[in-house]
Amino acid sequence: MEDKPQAAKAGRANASDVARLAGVSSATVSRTLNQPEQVDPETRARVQQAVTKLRYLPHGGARSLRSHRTRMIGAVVPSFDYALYARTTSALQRRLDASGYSLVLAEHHYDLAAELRITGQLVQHGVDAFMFVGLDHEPALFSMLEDYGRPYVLTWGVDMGRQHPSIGFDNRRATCEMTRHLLALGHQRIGLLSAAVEGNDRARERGAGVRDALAEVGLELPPERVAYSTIALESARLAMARLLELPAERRPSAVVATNDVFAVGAMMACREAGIDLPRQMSITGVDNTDLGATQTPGLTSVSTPVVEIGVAAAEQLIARLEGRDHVPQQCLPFKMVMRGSTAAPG
Amino acid sequence: MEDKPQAAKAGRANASDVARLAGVSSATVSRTLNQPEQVDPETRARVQQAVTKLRYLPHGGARSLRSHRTRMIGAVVPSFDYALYARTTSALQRRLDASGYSLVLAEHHYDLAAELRITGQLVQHGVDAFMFVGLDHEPALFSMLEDYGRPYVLTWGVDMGRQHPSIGFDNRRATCEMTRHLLALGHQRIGLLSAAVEGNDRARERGAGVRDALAEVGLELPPERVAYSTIALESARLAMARLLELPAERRPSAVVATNDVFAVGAMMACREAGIDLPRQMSITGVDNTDLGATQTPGLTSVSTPVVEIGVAAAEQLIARLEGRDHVPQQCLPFKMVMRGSTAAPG
DNA sequence: TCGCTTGATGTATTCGTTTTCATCGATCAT
DNA sequence: ATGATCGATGAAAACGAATACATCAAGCGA
Repeated sequence: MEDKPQAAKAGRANASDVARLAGVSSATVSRTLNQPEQVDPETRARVQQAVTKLRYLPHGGARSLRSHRTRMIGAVVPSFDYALYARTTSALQRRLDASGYSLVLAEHHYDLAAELRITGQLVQHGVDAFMFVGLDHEPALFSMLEDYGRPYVLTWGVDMGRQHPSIGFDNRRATCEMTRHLLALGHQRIGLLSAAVEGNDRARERGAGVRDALAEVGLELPPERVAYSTIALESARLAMARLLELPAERRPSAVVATNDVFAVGAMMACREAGIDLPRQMSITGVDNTDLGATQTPGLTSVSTPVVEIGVAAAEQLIARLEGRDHVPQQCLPFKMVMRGSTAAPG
Repeated sequence: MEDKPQAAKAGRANASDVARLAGVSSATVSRTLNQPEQVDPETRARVQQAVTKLRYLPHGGARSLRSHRTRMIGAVVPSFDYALYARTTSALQRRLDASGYSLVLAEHHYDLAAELRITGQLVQHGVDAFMFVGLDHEPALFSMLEDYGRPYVLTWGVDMGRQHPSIGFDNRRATCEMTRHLLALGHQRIGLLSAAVEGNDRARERGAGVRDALAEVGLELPPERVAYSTIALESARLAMARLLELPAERRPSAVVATNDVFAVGAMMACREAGIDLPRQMSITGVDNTDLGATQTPGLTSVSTPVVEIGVAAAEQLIARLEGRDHVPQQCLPFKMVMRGSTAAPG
């Protein structure tokens, strides 16, 4: 109705503009937004009105400069392109959103130096706290987070040394139980399809689990029955093809893959080689993804607590930022999911 | 070797600390970091040394407050948990990283109001430019971006009206060609498995493509042969099961799904109902994901330019931020990928 | 040799919040 | 009635980097 003095003024309105329109000081505007209970309900309403009228969004930079907080939380994952991390970060984001935090996501392509660099950028931008995947990281990463006072939590593994807060499950036991299952079915020659273990504690632990189970019955895992792959179907297919080249009496009758992508790649290799699943070859994965579940035959896998990890990580970080107490180490349960890709050797 | 006067001083060093250590003013520190060519090589080296020694990271908030730029670019996607968006954003991030920008990723769970809210948070945090998925968005989203002077690009579709910059492919033609293929195989009763079309231009266009192809040969798509699903295997399986309940003479002999997840869900429903693929039912998808490609039989699908979209979006946004010229509308090619899930009706 | 340009650097202001401290009525116990 | 307390608000000083402007030495042509 009335005058719109600077309606033409493009760009953002600031707190003073809002204050002027509401007939208060900028301090009151700030309080209305941050500690509403400290301001008179009537004034508060007037300020709110001015805020919506001017479409005011506080300047995050100025805010973080002054208050040293941004309410942004960073998740630094190896890759966006793996369904598991996606589901964890999705759960994380929902939980954060519910508490008024926002998520910032970044990936490092399984390169720990890149992880350090990218995390540095996020620290610069004022990200308050971090979630990382795995226990293996550059020492400089931890010292930077320490220096800049940024809380963090490692996920997908449990740090037995209790050096760092972590939320995950027992990767080693997961593949160990899977291997026991194969042994119980009567398999003697078991192969391993793994990611490179350097800088990847999950892969290392999962490989160790296989060796544990074999050792329990006095067996070993000879190097020729281990193949390494990068996280892509095609790479896994090729790795499995190499295992299939072994002479029949040394070739594994079952293969434990350290994740579902590898396992499905292995299935592709078997189909190509005319090897019947599960009669001539049993295959198991880890993570219980849709990709594995929908194969023919369905992939036996380990269902990992992907959503729970995300939620627990969010809750721990929020608790720490808000000074509440929390459980620094959490080891969550996993579950074996048996499907048609495993059977007694033919 | 020598003294470390404030070694104990925790937290971040600021530009003045660096300046003091290097024996220059804070202005020179700033210049060294932002316009290195303007500062004497010798001084520059001394400053660089001080920067590394103090592990100095510029305060992004202060920087954005003063310069109105953060070198952060936001990608706002429907969901992290769909492989396609993951691959696009992954490509985007690599391209941005190469030009010194960092990516901030957020999801809105197919809720346009949430998208607006989340984008507002990112604008607050100073994100310089945005990539969105799809052409359908809240009008308030565009006016906010306009008000705050933030460039953006829409992806996965091409805005024919040229209202907004966009980079994508012709969704309508993709499913149209797929449907023509099914018609050519001899199918007469073709079904559609789609996402809800409200606020989802991709789903709308893809449905329209099916109708286009049918209209070309004088056929229609009766409502009973259309099923809607949310983007999850289980939901798609149920939707397909409903189509299968139709009496034999009205039941489709082929189903076009608007994405691979729906198509695989449909395959699950067929397996369950004992329907043989492709003899009794042909199924096609869109996106050509690993999930579809590894099914038995393999899923016939449309290979969409996922990586190219991400790269082109990054390049356009960078060009605009840096004042270079660019192509606002880009329609990229797609490719049909024929596999075993389609055949002539049995 | 003088004035002028050029290149390198310092000084001081600015960005928009949050927050401390001060102020000013009003309420309350004495 | 009076001093103390309290609740609501404003004034002003930070926060840390970028940048317009000032300064100063060196190099140059006349």
